[in-house]
Amino acid sequence: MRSHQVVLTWVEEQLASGELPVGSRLPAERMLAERLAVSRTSVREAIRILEAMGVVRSAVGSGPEAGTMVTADPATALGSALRLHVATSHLPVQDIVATRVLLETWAAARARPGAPSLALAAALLQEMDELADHEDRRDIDAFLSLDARFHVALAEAAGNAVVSAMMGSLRAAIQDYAGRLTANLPQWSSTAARLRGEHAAILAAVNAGDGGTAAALVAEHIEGYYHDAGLGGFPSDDPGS
Amino acid sequence: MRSHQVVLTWVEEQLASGELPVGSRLPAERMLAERLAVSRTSVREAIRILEAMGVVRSAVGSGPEAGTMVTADPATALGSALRLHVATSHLPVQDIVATRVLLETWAAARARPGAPSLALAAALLQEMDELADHEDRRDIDAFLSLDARFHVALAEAAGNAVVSAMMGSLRAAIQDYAGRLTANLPQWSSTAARLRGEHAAILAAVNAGDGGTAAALVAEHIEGYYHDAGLGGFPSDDPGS
DNA sequence: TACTTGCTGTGGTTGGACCACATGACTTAC
DNA sequence: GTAAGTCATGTGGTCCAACCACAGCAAGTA
Repeated sequence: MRSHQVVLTWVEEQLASGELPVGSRLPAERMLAERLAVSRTSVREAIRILEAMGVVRSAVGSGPEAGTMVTADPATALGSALRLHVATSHLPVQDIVATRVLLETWAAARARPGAPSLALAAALLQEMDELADHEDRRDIDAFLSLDARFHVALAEAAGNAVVSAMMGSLRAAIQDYAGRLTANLPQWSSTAARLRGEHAAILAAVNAGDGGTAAALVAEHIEGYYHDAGLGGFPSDDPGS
Repeated sequence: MRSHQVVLTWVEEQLASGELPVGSRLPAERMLAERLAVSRTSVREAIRILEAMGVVRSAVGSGPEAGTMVTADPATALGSALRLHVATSHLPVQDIVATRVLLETWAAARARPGAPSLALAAALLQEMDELADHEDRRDIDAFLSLDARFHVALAEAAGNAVVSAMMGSLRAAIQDYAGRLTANLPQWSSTAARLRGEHAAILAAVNAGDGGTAAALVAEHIEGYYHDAGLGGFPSDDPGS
């Protein structure tokens, strides 16, 4: 077993046994190295991995906020992994879109009207309204960033941590392909106007507790953008049976 | 920007531009350190992260198989991240089961009868047949390992790389909870017999091109095991609308 | 009381050294 | 000429010692 894996194993055991709860602090790197009889270098390699996984967060300095703390951020972890694999072109955009539709329709159908993330979603829509008339690159990117966050917030309302994490991991990839596809759109402002209308309708349906309608609207919304950009014809996504 | 992030950024750019295709070799750690003007330690931290993400694979020695090669293994990446977060108890088993049902019913409905992974699935079922009569811990674990792999192979038959990666990432978690739940089962051998029958029926439906039936059988199969272990009543998973 | 100063402990980074390993070229013995 | 053994080379794996930047805290000072 490689040296840094000793550290990973130890941390995982501590996490599983509850001796290292979320919010607590890991021993200092030098102490951990001594306790596990490995070099500080190996401890640091393990911490880097845990950091990339969204399990810990490191901060320099002293005091209660410094050191390496246990966090719980599955989304960023999966997100960077996914982003890297998209970079290798082994994860086609078409598959990302299909997966979005799958996850988001499911979530929309099960979103709980009172969920806190819906308030966030509403706030994001308001911010998008203020950006809708702008055509320059910067504002378009800002709009799409809010758009992606809206969809993640919507998915979170279903209350499934795993689905939320997966949607969060798709956020960067979604924002990326959405941005690249704007080049294919005839006119951004008209598309933006349509998107805003669809967003409002989706949120309204969810708030009204009409999951079926919300799911259908979400599917239309996502596929509509993809088709408008001239990339139609991905596998059907009607629910099985 | 921290030193190892310089390396990560560089690698990601090379991946995105195609100058570092899957299967190629990264420059040696010492050379990369010199080229990017960082220490070898920082290069190694970045490579550790990429390795954990399933983007590269390191091997010692010399020759064409040695060095750090670019791979494409999204599943293990997401898998270890997921496993760690399950360890922190921030990803409830119930949510994993619900997500499984979501992904697997979708995949079963869209599985292509001729897909190569279905042959693997069939082979796995045969192996499981040989283990079905054994009651000892070792063989039960082996059975469950094959079981999890069967489900991943089945999901791959849908041909969506993102869904396949997500199912692959769930494999370790699935195997883990399935193993822990065996303690709640009245008699393993009868459960194993039922599971084997259901597996065969699912595979037959998929091979016959009957996606709707396959999806329904998969949902029953997964939820049945969960319920048998005395953990019933997770949110309904009938498709929206 | 309020400010300044320095101490302490944290992660961040570096260079160097050595090890284990796998390969391939070279040397040697037959 | 062939076969076996040997060594050089280059790779990642590990460790160490040192230094830096940073944030907080405590002691000293006005």
